[in-house]
Amino acid sequence: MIQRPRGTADRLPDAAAAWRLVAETFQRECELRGFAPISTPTIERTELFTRTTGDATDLAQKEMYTFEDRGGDSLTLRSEGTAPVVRAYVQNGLHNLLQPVKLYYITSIFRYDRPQAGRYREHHQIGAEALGDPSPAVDAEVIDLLWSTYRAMGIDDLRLELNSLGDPETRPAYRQALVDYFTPLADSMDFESRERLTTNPLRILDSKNPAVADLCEGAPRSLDYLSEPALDHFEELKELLKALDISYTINHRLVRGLDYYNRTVFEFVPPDAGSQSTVGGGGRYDYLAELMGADHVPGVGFGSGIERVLLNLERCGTSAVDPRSTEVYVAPLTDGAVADAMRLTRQLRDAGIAVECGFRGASPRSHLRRASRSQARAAVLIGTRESERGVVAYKPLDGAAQMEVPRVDAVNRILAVLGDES
RNA sequence: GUGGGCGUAGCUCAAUCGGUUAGAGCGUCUGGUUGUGGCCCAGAAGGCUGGGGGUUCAAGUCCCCUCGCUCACCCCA
Repeated sequence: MIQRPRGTADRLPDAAAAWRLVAETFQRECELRGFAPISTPTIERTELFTRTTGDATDLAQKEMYTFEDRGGDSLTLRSEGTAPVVRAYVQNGLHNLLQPVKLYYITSIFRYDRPQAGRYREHHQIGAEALGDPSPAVDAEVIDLLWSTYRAMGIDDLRLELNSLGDPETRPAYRQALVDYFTPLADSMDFESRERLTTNPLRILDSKNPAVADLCEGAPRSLDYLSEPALDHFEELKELLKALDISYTINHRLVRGLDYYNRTVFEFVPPDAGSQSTVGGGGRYDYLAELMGADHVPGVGFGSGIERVLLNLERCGTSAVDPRSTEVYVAPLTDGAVADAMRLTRQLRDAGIAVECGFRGASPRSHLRRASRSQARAAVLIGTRESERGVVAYKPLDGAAQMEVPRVDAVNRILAVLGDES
């Protein structure tokens, strides 16, 4: 049997309610803030990701689903949410809209990685980006959106971690400070971290290797290397979060996995931080547009993994209820009644009632069993006895008395009865 | 890419020391007098025991390979 590709998942109907809860909650919070939906292609030119994400990142080095199409172009499945949205902003001239342009998306993300708990090769993210405004209030707006979304779903114990990476001008100095600090300690560091000494020293900070983690305690802090404007930006953001009653902790080791961030970076993590702890995270990326050859476009945004949100939903005991869908089950008792059963089904649906129809003549017992299991509120039986007398039998499934209604008037009568009950 | 654990029916699991025709519960379908659901009862369908090779009189069981799942590392959401 052909099986689904590794690291992918079939989402079966019983998961629908929870997914709908996440999507609808997020959409509502977005609409409350004037964020508009955007969607971008599943495939992008490979350079979009390689040039923005950073060469030394794992994402660019080994996690991209890249292929050559028949025309010889190198394309990559969306490995990240932000760069495509920034590309779309630039390509479609959205700088002509009122700034900042506030966008949100619900989309799939592809990364070639060994699957494990909370990690897939195809996963889904809710995400938002606010483009065209450098002020810290926009950072606060975006953080507030994600924080409020979690809260609205009953996830209220995530810790917001915050840091600032400063601007490109000050990055080299900080980077050098880290190199100076870690180089003498290289012997007690793991291979990966030693590699990063030359490729990406910032990333040493979020190593989970205990020995390296200890060394990081004394490492230089990016906040100490911020320029005056970047420091002001960070201070203002903290003030705004305070005003919004959003508590946070400063995490000096928070650097995020993508290179394009500057100034604000943040993550939401659960209290019992396991290995796949980050539920959502993001930051400011004022220079991302330039990396793809566009003019300067300041921006800030986040992505949050839906599968991980679901994990936390469960942990916090939030349960999503399926709305009962089928209201009426129409049961033909003979094969000869199927046509009229389907016609009545159509008429009821046209009147806005959710109806399921039994597809072949069968005993009342058989049909009523199915009707019960379909969660319908009532069954309509059509047999020879009914057809001969021009009626149908209407049977509420809550134990109330069965009644006969004229076939010609069936839709109106059923509408009336259903209306009375609800 | 590296390491650990696990693969028996759609699901959750049995199957003695290697020994007959691989079982159960749940679920599915059908039936339980004449045209009436849930509960209950009965019956049926459903298995290349993940796949391949080996050892053996005999393999679900032991060995090797492989594939898959899973957990962790790396990294991320």
